[in-house]
Amino acid sequence: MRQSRIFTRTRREAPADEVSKNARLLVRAGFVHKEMAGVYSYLPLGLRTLGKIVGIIREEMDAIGGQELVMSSLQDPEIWKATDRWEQDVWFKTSLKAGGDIGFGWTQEEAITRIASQQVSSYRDLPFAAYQIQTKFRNEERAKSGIMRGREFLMKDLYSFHASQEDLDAFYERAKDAYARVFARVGIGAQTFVTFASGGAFSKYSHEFQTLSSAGEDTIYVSREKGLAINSEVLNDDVLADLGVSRDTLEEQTAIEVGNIFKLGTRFSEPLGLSYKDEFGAAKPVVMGCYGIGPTRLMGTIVELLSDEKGLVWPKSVAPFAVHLVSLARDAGDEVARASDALYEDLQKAGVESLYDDRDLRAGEKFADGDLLGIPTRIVVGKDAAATGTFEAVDRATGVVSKLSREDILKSNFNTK
RNA sequence: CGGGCUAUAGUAUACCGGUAGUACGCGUCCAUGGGGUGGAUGUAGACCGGGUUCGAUUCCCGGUAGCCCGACCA
Repeated sequence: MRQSRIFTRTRREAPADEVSKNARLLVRAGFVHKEMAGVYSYLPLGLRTLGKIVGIIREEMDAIGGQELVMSSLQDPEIWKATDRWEQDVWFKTSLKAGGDIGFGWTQEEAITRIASQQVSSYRDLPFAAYQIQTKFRNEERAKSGIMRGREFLMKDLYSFHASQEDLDAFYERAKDAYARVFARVGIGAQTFVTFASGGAFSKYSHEFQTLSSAGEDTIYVSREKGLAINSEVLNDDVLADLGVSRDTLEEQTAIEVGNIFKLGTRFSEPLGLSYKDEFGAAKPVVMGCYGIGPTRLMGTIVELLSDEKGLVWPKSVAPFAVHLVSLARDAGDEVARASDALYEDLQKAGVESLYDDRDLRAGEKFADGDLLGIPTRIVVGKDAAATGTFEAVDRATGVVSKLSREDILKSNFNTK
């Protein structure tokens, strides 16, 4: 991608109405556009990164047998009335011209349960897991924290269906491991803790994935020795005894909830009539679990954790481009420009995702923009490089500079996840 | 949803009851060319409605929007 053709631009100043680091940087860098409070559009650069995040999540969900689908956003009140969730405040609702109310989905247990009820009739149809990556709508009373707490946001919601609690329990552990892999792959694994939280009617606990950050909204208590955390909502002596943790080893921390997994039991299958026949012909309710990650919130979390005073810093796994090729040519046709163009062509042929700064700007401005965009590796083409064929590569995260030949560059696997 | 603050050019910000200023951006020109370069010149603005007043962008009221604190948050 030639930077001269990107329709978004970087901005020197952050918008006055954004306080959160993630929104200030993402807006400055042209990754997102704020439409209104809690509602953001994802511009080409932002969408590339969001797509990388979604891709990683999709791979991990597929790896545990998840089958992707997309459910409707418009929701039929009937199924939500059956589970007593139609009256909740989080809904955005509207009405049909033909009469009757509908809602915009803020989660989808009811919908997937009804779909499943059309497909499942025997224990032979179980287990299975289905997920979607879809825009959710929540009428938050107060949007805040930039893209991390919006009224419209992307969510990956996986639902699993089982004949028995034991089968759910086993799948739940696999899902928990898959979640840990997702957070590790996007670069926040070390700061992310499985956190015991309130469980609801069918299990003692749910598990949140909480990433330590001052930008978070949750208070958790981290046990480093056990490698887990406890949400302040459920912290009490019973829970401590249950988990074998002593209170004086806990660290109080502020954290961002980047994922949440729940055992639903028959909370939804019973009211919505999702049952199966067992080996003896007896009808039994399906046992369910649900598993959520917000890719947009995850993107905001990555920014909160990894960016620095100069701008964004993307891990390779989610960067919009692998390489930022910066030409310091003075004129479109000069030796430096020709060397830059040639290297860009080579990178394209080699399949390296490259952003090519071919703009007619001074070096300082290009470097400042490069720092702001946060692409992992910057390759600079100046007079020396054009003359000697040796290019300077700078690591955005560490600032480490290395000298590489064209061959070195083309054989480097910049796209490595 | 309670409380508070705010609303001026594309962006960030001044000042003012009487012609709205600056910086960045954008256009043109000259110089410059490895960390947001220097100069010249042009461009573009008072959220909406009502009130007070000779006159309101400024003061008052209402609305709308944004932000912060709290509450809320499978």
